[in-house]
Amino acid sequence: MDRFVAKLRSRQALTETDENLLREAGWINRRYARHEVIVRAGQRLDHAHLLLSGFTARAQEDTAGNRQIVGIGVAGDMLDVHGVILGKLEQDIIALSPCEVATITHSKFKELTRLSAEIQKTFWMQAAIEHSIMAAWIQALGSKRGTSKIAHLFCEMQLRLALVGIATQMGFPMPLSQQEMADYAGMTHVHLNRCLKELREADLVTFASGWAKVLDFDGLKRLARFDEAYLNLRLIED
Amino acid sequence: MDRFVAKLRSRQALTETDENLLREAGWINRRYARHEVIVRAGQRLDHAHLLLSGFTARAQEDTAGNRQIVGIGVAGDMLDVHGVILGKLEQDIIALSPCEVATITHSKFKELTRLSAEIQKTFWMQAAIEHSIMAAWIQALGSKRGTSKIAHLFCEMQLRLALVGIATQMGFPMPLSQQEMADYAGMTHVHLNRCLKELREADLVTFASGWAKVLDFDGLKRLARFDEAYLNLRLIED
DNA sequence: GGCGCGACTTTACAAATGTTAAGAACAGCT
DNA sequence: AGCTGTTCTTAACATTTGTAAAGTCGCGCC
Repeated sequence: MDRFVAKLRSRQALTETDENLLREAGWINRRYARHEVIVRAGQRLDHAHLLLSGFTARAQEDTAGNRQIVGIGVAGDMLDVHGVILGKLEQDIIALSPCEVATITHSKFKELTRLSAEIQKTFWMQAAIEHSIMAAWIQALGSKRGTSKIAHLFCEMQLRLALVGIATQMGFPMPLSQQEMADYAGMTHVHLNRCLKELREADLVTFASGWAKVLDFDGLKRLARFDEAYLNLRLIED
Repeated sequence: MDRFVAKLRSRQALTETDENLLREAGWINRRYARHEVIVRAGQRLDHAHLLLSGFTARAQEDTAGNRQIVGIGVAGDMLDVHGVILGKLEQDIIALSPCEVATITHSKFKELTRLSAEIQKTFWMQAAIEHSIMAAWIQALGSKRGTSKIAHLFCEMQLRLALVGIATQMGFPMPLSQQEMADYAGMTHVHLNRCLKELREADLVTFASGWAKVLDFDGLKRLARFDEAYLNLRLIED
């Protein structure tokens, strides 16, 4: 919970009253094991989910049953802001690692947004940033070839995880299998493996047994043609 | 304006009071020519934009200057809901055809959401559906090869344009050049042309001089492995 | 310590897509 | 109607990515 509040604070000033409102909102914590489904697509939703620790995937199946990961959630992310409006999600939310999740009822969620305009803004800012991340990923999928795409992914993870204090000098956890990473990058696991090898041999990144470390962030950014502005890492004035 | 209200009504019941609030909110209309920039990325925003007629692209450049289209707006779409929160957009919004746009100040926009919970919900529902569309497009870019991707695009356009009464028995306008379509689909215009040829020769779609017609919607859906649930075309209960 | 299973890696080959270039069709203008 | 620039179409060839298969590695379990 504190990590979440800290993350919010990094983008937007919150009053002490608001922070307390958030903390005391009656969150209920749950744990999920790797591969467990946290929210099922189409299922009627009456709770919102906040990821406290771990990694999640937002996965979507087409009519032939192929799974595509369309987004990755990290600690501090609200997993289903849009579910509050639509009453359901179009995608499954799946635990990629053991996860701690804090849930809150939609009615309590809506009450919070009614009580404080700042809190409401905070939630929708999460949605706006998720939108930016998806737009950047569409750009990556559409205009970058294999290795650059994966470089983009590492750049983004480095920054998103640093924001919540998870990425450090030692690198960061990245508990996706190569198959899962390939499902996100829209390539086969064979080709993903080729791309990882390239990054490794260029001394840009190490990635093994669920742990990643960026060795040369500038080089990685150059390869990915990466511009971090879309992550809105600084305070957002208004 | 009426088209917009009609579109909202198709997804959510609005009271007459709410409809009037919307209509009388002090919209200012503007016209843009093809290729004009409606909103520039990074620019400080104090108005929200509603597209009354025409087509827009949401385009993003990487650090090497390559343009990628990350979304397409059609009549009845709010173009920059997230701009109200962030005060700017991460992408340019560009007119793909002559466009009529209704603008409203952010402060008036926020006032509307304060006055009516239904109107607020309506705006955020737009954002939620845009999110679904982007997720579906990430899936298409990641897991469908050339021809299926383009088939997906035609399926989606057919349904989105039918919702606002633009797609009819006669087909629908689709004023993207092949280059622009390729920029959205993440392929070269040469390859896009190959894919269009395939769709044409399979008697699924005709597409020429800015006009498209779906000849065999079921066949197209099958090829694209398309499931329209994500567009939330029916009323959304709560 | 050996077994079994899943994840990672590599290879050879096939298919999809990009690159470059050129000609055809078309639209706007005079 | 003729000129001019853009968009569309096609071709030949290069590169990237997928497919199938097999070998390696690591790790939990007996």
